[in-house]
Amino acid sequence: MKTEDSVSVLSALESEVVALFVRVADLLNLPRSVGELYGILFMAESPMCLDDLRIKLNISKGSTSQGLKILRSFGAIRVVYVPGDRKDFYVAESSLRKIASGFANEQIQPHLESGSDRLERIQDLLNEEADVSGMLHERVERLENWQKRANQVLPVVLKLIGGKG
Amino acid sequence: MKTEDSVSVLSALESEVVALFVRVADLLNLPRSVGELYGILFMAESPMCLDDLRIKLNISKGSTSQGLKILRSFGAIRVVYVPGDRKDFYVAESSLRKIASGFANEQIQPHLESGSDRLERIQDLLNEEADVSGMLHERVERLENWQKRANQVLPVVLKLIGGKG
DNA sequence: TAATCTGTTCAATTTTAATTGAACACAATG
DNA sequence: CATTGTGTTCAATTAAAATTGAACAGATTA
Repeated sequence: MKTEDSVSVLSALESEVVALFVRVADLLNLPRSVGELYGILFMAESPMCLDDLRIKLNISKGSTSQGLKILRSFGAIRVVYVPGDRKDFYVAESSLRKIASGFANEQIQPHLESGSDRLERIQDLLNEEADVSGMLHERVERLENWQKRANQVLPVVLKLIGGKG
Repeated sequence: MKTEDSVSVLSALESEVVALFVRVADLLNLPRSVGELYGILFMAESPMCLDDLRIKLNISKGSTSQGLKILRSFGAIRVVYVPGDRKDFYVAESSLRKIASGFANEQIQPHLESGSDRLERIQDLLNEEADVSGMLHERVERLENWQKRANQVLPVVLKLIGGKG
């Protein structure tokens, strides 16, 4: 069967919701297409496949595939198996707790960890050097303090966000 | 007196700290130059002026001016008055509480507000339309719930981060 | 096995964001 | 008032990121 690349028309409602999630994506350093895809899935009445989304948003297959991969990577969407169809169908995950913790684990945690590594390296440099002023020692100590606090924030945010569902 | 654009050499320690803040800047959606500037000021033994920073980092005057403007905008740096010198001198603000709340107010809050506006528009659209499924009503309700939680997070994060100083 | 369907990958392209550098504004100085 | 010092602005440029589209891989079907 030939795929129909029919003209895409988003309802005013869909457009607004998509625009909202595009904004969020931007805030989270994610590509625009990720926000668009999630916005459509969030308002979808039923599971959608890659081609449904590609056509609806009028974006390329590559972008769609990449965007869905990112959304899957932190659990913002789920794959739904539709019997008798070879395609993968997707629905938006509706638990903010799951999305937020997925995002935290996949997108934030690695940064915090590489930050810790770098901070260790900084400590080493500080100890190697002989003539380091007390002021610099203080600064690096402060850096460690900040790092410690940053590490404390994430779990609390997740607990706060994930209250009920 | 002629300005000397001497060759910039960052110590290994400075380089590492700058690299750390460049990473943070990237995480926060700020230009690289902002991370570089803050990194240098954070480790500086004494207040520095625009030209000091420009030369040390080997970046343009425009970039330096822009970067300092951004850092000032959320209170990550302070202007220090040096008597007898016409230049502006800067030091890194050392209170994480102040920096975080400045950042929250200047960079995050506006997004949350425009999000609220858009959500109101979405509600209006939902009410205008006659044949909207119950499912869509639920989705928009969930959106409002998410927004509400997002608004609750910020103050808690600030309180948590700003513990002592 | 060939033909088709589905999704992924990645080099080339397009788009977006950051940086540069020269022109400018303003203040202070001679 | 002309000159110098300081910092800002913004159009042009450069650099970085996202998107495209065609080639590809694997899975299914005939």
